[in-house]
Amino acid sequence: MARPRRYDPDRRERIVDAALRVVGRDGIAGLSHRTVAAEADVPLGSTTYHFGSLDELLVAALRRANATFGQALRESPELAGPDADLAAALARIMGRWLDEDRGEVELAYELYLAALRRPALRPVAEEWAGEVRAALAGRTDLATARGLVAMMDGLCLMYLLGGHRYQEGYARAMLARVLDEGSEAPVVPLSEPPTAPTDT
Amino acid sequence: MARPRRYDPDRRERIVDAALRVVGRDGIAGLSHRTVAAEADVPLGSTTYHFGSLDELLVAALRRANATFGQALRESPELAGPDADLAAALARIMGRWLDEDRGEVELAYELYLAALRRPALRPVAEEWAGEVRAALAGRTDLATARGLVAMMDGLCLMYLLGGHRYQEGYARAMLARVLDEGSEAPVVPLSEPPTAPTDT
Amino acid sequence: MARPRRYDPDRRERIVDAALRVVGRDGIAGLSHRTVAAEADVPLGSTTYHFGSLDELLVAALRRANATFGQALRESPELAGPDADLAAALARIMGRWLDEDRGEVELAYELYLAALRRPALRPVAEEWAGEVRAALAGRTDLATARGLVAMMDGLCLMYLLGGHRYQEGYARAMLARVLDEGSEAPVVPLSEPPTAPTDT
Amino acid sequence: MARPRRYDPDRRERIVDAALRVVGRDGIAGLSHRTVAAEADVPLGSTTYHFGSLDELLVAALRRANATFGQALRESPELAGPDADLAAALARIMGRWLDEDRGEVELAYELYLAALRRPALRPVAEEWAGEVRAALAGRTDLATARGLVAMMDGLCLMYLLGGHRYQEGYARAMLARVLDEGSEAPVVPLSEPPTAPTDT
DNA sequence: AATGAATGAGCATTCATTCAT
DNA sequence: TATGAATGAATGCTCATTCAT
Repeated sequence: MARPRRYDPDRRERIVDAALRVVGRDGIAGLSHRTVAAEADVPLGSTTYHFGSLDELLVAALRRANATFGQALRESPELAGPDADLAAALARIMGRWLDEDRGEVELAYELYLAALRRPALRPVAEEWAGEVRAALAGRTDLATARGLVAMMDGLCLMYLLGGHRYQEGYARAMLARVLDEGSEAPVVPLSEPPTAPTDT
Repeated sequence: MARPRRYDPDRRERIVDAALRVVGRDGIAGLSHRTVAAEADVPLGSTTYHFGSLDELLVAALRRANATFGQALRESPELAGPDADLAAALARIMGRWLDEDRGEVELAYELYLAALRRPALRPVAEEWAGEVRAALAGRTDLATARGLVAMMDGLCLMYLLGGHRYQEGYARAMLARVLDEGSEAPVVPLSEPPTAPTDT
Repeated sequence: MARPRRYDPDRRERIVDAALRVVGRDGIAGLSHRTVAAEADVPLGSTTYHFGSLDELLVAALRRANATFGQALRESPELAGPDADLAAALARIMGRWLDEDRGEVELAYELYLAALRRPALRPVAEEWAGEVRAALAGRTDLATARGLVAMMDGLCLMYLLGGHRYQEGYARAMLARVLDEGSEAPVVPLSEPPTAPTDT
Repeated sequence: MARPRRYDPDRRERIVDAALRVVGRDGIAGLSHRTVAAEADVPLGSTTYHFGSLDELLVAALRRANATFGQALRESPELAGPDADLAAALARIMGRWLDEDRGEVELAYELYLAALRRPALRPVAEEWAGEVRAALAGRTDLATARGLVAMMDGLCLMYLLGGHRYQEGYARAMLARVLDEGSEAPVVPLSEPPTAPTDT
């Protein structure tokens, strides 16, 4: 309504914010130049001016979401103590996450979905897993860290899709099994994936 | 091309087949009445006649895919021997699957993730997990079976999205950890999820 | 659901009833073979079998509505006494009608609308006005009866469309003016309109 | 035909004009994005760009029609003289209107009646009645003005729907009765209806 | 006599993108 | 630089009617 806003720095940022809100509310399928322009209260042309394509805008939005989440994860109190029970800590974090920010979790896994078919999003999805691994750095070896990420992803999907309530005890038990290096040694020391160039 | 086909039983089946091909090729986002009508070589109106909505058609197609996959899994030779090494068997099956039918795997996980936003797909996604659990029935307890499914899902996503090659040894090791009941007992005996009525 | 109903007399009647319900609920625009078939719980083909076209079905439904309303009008207690105050009686009937059967009133005037553009409905609309005139027969001359009908139509539209509450006193006053033959004699004794052949 | 017309001011106006022609010719039911685009010789997308919905376009078109008619009414010579015979003047205007612009009259009443089911049209219908009342302002009290409008509406519908020729003498007589305040005083001084905000 | 299948036309609407200003 | 207008393709879906059974 307050239309005449010709000089507007951080308009770009506001568009990204709006895109994130739209995607969180309606899913990636709900993102369009129109919806984001309306949400950001900017003219339609402004979105195409600042972002060459929808994918470009989506990548920017998801990257911002990743950063926010990664920071929250790294700063979570459960991971602070150096000798914390890692399985218990992750199980508690997952529980809080599923409980409090379900929309955010859905967004994260919807990103996974989109990345399956849209190569431009692959690097962002990869960064996502990287955030988690980074938070585990030093607490366990890389192979185990990957296993933990896989288990967390699998459990999250199970809880997001099934009708169950989250059961922290169960999650802790499963993560603990993955952590138990004695049972079977990690056979292959995985190298980091080839980080593709990120934009478009 | 062969247009004058007024009498055509199993037209419905042919539409489902075509939908499955379209989704396998272009993803769920590529499915539309028009694309499926073209693929099945039927008039547009025919697809809307047989399926009241796209979701209905999609569910039918995915249900078919589930059944096919479930059968293949249950009949896979690796799971035949009663005392087989379960971790190794699953790792091999995953490998073969990722190698030979990558499109099918992508489809499966796209279904998983699409169900996040489209409630109509939830029951189908749930059936999907059920197929895997059914294949593991009797080989391990339910809690562990769920853990295995979660780990397999997580690993598949990792391989589908990242740039890695599949490493069977690594997968076997991680699955073996999940199987190692000694490390930590399954705390919560999970009940079956509320299985929604299946046919729409 | 109770599908196998091959022998079903008065199916035709049930279809007409269903059509009337549909039109009353969703308007004439909401009437289609599909909606009426669903409402009547009969197969789609049944509606086209019993009625050659939608117009034919619509005419049958509206004719039934007319008859019902006409009977109610003729039997209304306000018109029973031979020396009743006609203006007051009509005003009260209108009020009750607008109050209790607003849907029915809307239906009646929607018929007017449709008849403007669909000649097949003209005779039915004419019958409608005829019902009212018949109820007034003997109470006043034909010219005045027509004037009363016109005033009632105009007032009904005013109340249906405007935001006003119905004001019986005002309606009575206006109808009384129309009845006051002293003020200006009806100049032209109107003949009955040429009743067109009714079907199609 | 003259396709390459990228710069085209008053495109919006031309679309409204075309819509009015379409509605006048085929009725409100005949209005669609396609018909109006064809009539205006603009691409289909142009109509949806300028008007968010068909209702919005319809309202714009009808509003234009209202304004045109209101002006004609206010400027009609029959109403010019301050002490003119109001009943005779209105009867003559009605006659001319029904004779010369039958399409326009049909449109006006189709609007009235369409508003029954489409709330978006209600304010426009209300404005329509307001135009007539405005033309009578100062010539009679408000209650009588409303009665005149009701009678005119009822008579118009009668003539539009029935097979009669318009009979000016009869109309004059009936309107004169409504005007005859002596017969029964207007009981209720009607307030103006809640005039909805007009521009969408 | 009755009906499910079929169909081609049509519908409102959304869309990413281009372009003239 | 910024943006409203423009556009052609595509979307899901409804429809009256026809037709083979």
